[in-house]
Amino acid sequence: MGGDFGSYSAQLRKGVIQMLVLQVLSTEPLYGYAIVKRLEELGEFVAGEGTVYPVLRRLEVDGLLVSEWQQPADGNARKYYSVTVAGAAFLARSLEEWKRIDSAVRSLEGE
Amino acid sequence: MGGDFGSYSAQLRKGVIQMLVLQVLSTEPLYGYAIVKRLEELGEFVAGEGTVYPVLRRLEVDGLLVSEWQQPADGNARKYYSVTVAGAAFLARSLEEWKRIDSAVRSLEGE
DNA sequence: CTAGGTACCTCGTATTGTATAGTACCCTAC
DNA sequence: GTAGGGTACTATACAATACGAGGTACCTAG
Repeated sequence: MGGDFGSYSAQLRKGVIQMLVLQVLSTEPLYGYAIVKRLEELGEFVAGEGTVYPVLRRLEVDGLLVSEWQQPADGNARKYYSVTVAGAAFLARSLEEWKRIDSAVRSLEGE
Repeated sequence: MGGDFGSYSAQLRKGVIQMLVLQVLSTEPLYGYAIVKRLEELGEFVAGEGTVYPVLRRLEVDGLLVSEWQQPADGNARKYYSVTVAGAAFLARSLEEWKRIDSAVRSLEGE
């Protein structure tokens, strides 16, 4: 490592991407490509396709998301994802855990 | 996974432990065992010896910490760790990154 | 017909958290 | 004097994830 902050930043994001994807989808169902674009707009928080698509698959396998193919009049077929009841519960627990960790981090600041 | 929140929680902590260790040490030099105890008191944020010692080693290899053996009058030898200049800079960048991610997480909440 | 945007998927690699087990020292109590 | 518990560090093996890079296919604009 040394000056390579990028690889550390990746570690800091572990698990967060899943939470963000669930959060984005809890507002409205979206398809993978749109989620990637959405996350890109979300501050400097970037998560490419190579990150998002595997996450979507895992979340679906775990029963936290369900997917549905839709064919628009023109353009490529889109796979829309929606949050399940289990997914919503999981998101709530994740946010609690996140805040707990955050309070631990901030409690040490400027000590 | 499924109901196994523990393994997810572990992912959410990736990278955070390093940041917390650096934060704790930026106040005063401490030895490994004391750091473990300190983190245990820090809310419900638990990181056992099996987690902390490898982290200390990695941080030292990366030049973010330096260690020094000290032999107390009674008891076991203790390895004290201090934050280097590079470590302090690294900690600062980590905190920035942490806050950036946190703002992304919170900005989506209750949308 | 070529370029570029849309939309999806997969593979390989590197990094890290954690349990488990092992070593060794000291002190107290019985 | 010895059994137990607390202190203190180390090594090994495993599972999970982020990300880049590469691949397929469709549509529109010039």
